[in-house]
Amino acid sequence: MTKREAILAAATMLFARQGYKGAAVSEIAEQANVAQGTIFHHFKSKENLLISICDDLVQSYIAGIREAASGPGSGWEALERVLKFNEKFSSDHHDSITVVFRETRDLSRSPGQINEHFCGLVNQIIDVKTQCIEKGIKDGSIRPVPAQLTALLVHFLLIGKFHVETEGLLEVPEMNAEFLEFCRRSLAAQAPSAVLDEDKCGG
Amino acid sequence: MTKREAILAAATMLFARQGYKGAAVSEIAEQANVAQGTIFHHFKSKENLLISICDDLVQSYIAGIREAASGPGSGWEALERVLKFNEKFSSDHHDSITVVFRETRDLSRSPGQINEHFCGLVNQIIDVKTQCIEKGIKDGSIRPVPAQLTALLVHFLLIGKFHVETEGLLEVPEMNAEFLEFCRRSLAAQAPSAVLDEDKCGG
Amino acid sequence: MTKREAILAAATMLFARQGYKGAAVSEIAEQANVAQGTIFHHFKSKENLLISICDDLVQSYIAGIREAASGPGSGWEALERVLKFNEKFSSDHHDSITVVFRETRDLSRSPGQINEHFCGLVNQIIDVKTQCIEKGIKDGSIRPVPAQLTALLVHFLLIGKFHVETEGLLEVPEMNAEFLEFCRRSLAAQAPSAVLDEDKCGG
Amino acid sequence: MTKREAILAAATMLFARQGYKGAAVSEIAEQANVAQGTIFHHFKSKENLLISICDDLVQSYIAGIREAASGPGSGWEALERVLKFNEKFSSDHHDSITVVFRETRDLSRSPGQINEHFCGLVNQIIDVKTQCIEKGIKDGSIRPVPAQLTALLVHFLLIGKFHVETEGLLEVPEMNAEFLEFCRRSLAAQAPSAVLDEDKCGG
DNA sequence: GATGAATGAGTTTTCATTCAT
DNA sequence: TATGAATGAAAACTCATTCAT
Repeated sequence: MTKREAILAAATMLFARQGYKGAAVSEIAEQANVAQGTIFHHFKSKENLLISICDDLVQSYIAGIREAASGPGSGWEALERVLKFNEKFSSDHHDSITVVFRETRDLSRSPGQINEHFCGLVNQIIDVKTQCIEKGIKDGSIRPVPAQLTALLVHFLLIGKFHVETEGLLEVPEMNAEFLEFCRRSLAAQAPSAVLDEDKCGG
Repeated sequence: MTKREAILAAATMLFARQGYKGAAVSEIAEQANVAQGTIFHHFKSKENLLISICDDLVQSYIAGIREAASGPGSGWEALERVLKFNEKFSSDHHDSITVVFRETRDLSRSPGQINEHFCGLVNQIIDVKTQCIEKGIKDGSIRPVPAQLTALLVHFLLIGKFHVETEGLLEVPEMNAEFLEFCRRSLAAQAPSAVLDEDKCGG
Repeated sequence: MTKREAILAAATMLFARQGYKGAAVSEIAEQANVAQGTIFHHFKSKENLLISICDDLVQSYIAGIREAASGPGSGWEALERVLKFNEKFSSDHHDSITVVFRETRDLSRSPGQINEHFCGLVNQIIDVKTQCIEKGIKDGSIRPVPAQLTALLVHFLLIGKFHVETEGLLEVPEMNAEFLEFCRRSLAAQAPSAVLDEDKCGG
Repeated sequence: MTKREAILAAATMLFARQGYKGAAVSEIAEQANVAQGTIFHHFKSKENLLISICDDLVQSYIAGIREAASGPGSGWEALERVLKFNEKFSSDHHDSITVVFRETRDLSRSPGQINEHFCGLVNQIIDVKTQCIEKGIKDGSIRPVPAQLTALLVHFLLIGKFHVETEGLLEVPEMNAEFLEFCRRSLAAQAPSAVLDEDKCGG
């Protein structure tokens, strides 16, 4: 592990636990086993360090859901893969994601490009989900819902879940199956229960 | 407006915009048109000021959803009222809610009682929703789903929506109708969506 | 002596001896017997402290030469009073003047108003001298020289003397009489020696 | 241009603009297109770099006025050549001279030899001027003035002019002729000014 | 000779809090 | 109740210098 990587790791952990403002650069340096100056040698400022962490994570998330969305099968199946990828990604990058969620608000206030940069990335995330839903509507695997609004709603679910989980006020049990089922009932055209419904009105 | 109220209002606004750590007591004093010392007269410390804001808000939220949940009609109707109350509450207390969401994480780390206090409050919120769903399952207005997990999922949706809206990275359009519909399709038994389904197959 | 005055005195002494950059705020605080924070309570920044010192001094210098220039008698006598005032002022405010001369260059680079502010003050100083010379030319006490350029030359002499004296590389003996004589020979129309000259060509 | 020269050039420019303390070694390195380490290879320390600049300049100045002073003609003519050389030297070495003037004060405080070294150099400068004046008094081209004090006064004029010009607070017009004339009126015996006087009275 | 990563002491500045009035 | 001057610990950041390559 290079010093640069050690710094990123230490900062990620401390930002996640104590927040950006709550984690002193001196703490990060100590945790990473480097001198304070070394941090400013690699990242010109504390804020830059935060941006690096956020940027790295968002980029890799986007790459991941792109790949998940682009696989074979129906639109609903693509969306399911995206949701499952999301779950795995969450547990693999727990700290970095916490950082991004905690500090996005301050990042979005900072001047100029950074704000726009992150806006662009988040919009890409919504776009991928929207495309899955549109595809699903076309191929009949998803009900005829407003695609973009629905993508937003799914996004809310994911964001909300993560916030609640990392907040630490509520004990959140394992619930992936139920999570998927909740979405499926609302979105999928031919869910098991829908089959029963159709049976009932018997075409 | 008393000085105490002016301080609370100023602090709420500044904590929402700049975060708890990012808002200096001197700024709050200036914004509230009082001397710094006055703040420490009314609230013993800066943290106390934050706790006041959070506590006031959470208490009034709980009272609100309790009332919404306790009205007449089916469980689904009660849940619908809770969701609508939530929407109105969100727009009425935008800044205070932002504060609570931004700072919950740090409150939950602070020692002893505060943590437990807020845990208790949040659990009450989940409980109200769970009870609506249980009631709905009994009276047939809601599908037979695991009540508590489903209450959590609805909670995720609400939390996620608020986070995304206040983050400022994504333009969130008005979508209350779609929000309700999304939940209804997933939760409500037969009736509304079934009607549509019946229309389709019964043409 | 108020704390504010103690800070100004300590800063003046240290800026004079070690330069603006060379004098740490912590040193100033120690010397003034106040806490570091107190300095930032009274002057918002270190630079502000410097500006206060410079401004106070330049203002009082301008008031002084204005008074000296406005007395009775010929233009040359007014100029002589200005030069004598200058001498006294130099020894009375040795440290502050050193600060102004050492740091003017950086002040003149700082943005916006400060630069223009000090430009205005220095121009006023030149103006007073120019007016003395113009008056002297009119009343016949000073030779017909270009008034403004000559004011500048006298200014150079004063500035140069002060720089050399405070630099500490050269031992500068008491030389006020010679200083005045040097100017008088160059400027005064009816200097003793000029009288002799005129006698010589005896109309 | 060797790397050593590039470093000297960059340092001279930056020291002149920002002062010795205000110019970081990293800035100099960047400006000179070398690595930071290279600077410490050629000059053992930052202070050494400053001393190099100052020393080079002062040496070449002394050589220049020595040559100017040693030419043929009267003492006044020698002094005139010295003043003219000074003028040309000022415009040729604007930045280095600014550095010397800005930082002399700190050099003169630094311990031991450096102080004495520069004292010696400056005294040599005064000596050359004194010798011109002494020679002029002997050969009748300069009035019978106290030679050393007068040399100092001429020195003040030169130093003052350069400080005011480089300070940037005052617009200094071209004024070489007037500068010489100012000195001539004060110092030169009879001749030129006497001619004018004679013209006037002898009309 | 040349490099640039690494250092840690030192700098200015911020800020919650106290307390005499 | 209200004030605001005073504090000092802690923060982010700078920078001359060293040294392994």
